[in-house]
Amino acid sequence: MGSSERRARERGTVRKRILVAARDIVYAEGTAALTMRRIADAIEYAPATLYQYFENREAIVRELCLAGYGELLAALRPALEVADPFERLEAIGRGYVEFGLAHPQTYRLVFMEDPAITSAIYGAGPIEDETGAGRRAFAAIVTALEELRRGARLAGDVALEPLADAFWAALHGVVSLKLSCPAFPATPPDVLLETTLQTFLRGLPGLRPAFAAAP
Amino acid sequence: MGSSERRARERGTVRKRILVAARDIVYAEGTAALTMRRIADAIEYAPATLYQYFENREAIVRELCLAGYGELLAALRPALEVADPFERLEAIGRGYVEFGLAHPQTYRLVFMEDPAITSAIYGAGPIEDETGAGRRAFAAIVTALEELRRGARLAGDVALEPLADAFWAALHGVVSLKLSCPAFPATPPDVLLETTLQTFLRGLPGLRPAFAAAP
DNA sequence: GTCTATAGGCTGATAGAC
DNA sequence: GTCTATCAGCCTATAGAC
Repeated sequence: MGSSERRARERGTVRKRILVAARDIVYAEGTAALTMRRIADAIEYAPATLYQYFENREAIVRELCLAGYGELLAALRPALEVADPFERLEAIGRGYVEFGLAHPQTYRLVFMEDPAITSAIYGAGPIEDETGAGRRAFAAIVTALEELRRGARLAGDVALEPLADAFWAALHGVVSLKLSCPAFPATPPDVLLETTLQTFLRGLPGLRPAFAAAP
Repeated sequence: MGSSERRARERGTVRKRILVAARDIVYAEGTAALTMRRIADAIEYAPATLYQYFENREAIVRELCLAGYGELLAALRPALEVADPFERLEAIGRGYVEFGLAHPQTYRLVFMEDPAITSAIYGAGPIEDETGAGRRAFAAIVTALEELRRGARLAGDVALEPLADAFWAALHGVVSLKLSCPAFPATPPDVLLETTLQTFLRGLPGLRPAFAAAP
């Protein structure tokens, strides 16, 4: 077994090297620049060898995507431990947007590239599964809203899941718009983030609602 | 001149046919599927001929992108004419999201594909320019907010542009998340839209703010 | 203006030697 | 396991005949 163990370890090592090289390319130049040849060049192997470790290019992308999602979850972990649910929502929002802007290519890969892969993160597996990772993060938002409601700080009759979805969508909007349209007007990212958070959570500042609208 | 006129008309016609064929391909299969060969096939011309009408593939994409943006602006026109500024914001939000979900490939092309092109829409040109189209739409949101403020329905000391940016980002988030992640949990598009609008504009329903948070 | 033909490049993936 | 060699395909863009 000495030798088969060693083989297994090396196999794992090469596999890892492939993934690291692939990730570096995606970080630097985006998913479109990721080709089998370039990965092979980077690790000084022949292109054909990669197929010993991955079925095809897509299998590599899929694995990178899942790893990227794991990084996002890890980045959010401190936020999930904030005690007060309202502050927790703010912390999740900040953590999410900061991660997206700090790792644009990772964010693109995970959320903006291939709908099939992005959807797979929300796959049908149980919530503890790797494939349930997306739903697990989502559940944390719902939980925070639930705690708000239990504390009677939120209307009791409101549906929480659409609210959590909308919260997530707003955060995704901030990140993806900044990534897709760097020239997006004036507002610097941190101001945009805070404005989104405060407006979303508290509404337009000082708004007097629609009853004043009648002519 | 009869003949040069006719030539000019035909040239315009072929140009148009190229754009229509290109748009159809993008609609059906996305920008990645758009190749010179496929356009040529569709209009039954040789690939080389396309280069008489467009400098290269990118020029075609750029033109499609601008046209797509024009379609979005046209779709928003009715919303811009709503008298009450608060209701106008709601109408803009609904028009925007409905357009994005109804024309996913167009929306992808305009806002999610090539940052260079998307940014070009926000280009440095004057606001009346084609290149200022993006800013023109954005200005409509700012105007609505200004009217709200003038009517003392919004706090007087708040910066409007970050607010307008955040509003747009939230709308973009709804559309792009639905496009990138069709499996995005439960909430159907129209509920997500309304939840986003109402939460963004009015804040979390029944929220009692942070003072209640102290242990 | 439109064509044929082609240059010159890239890609993913496989067969078979070692 | 790793290699070389290669298949089979795609792409943009251009030269030059008609």
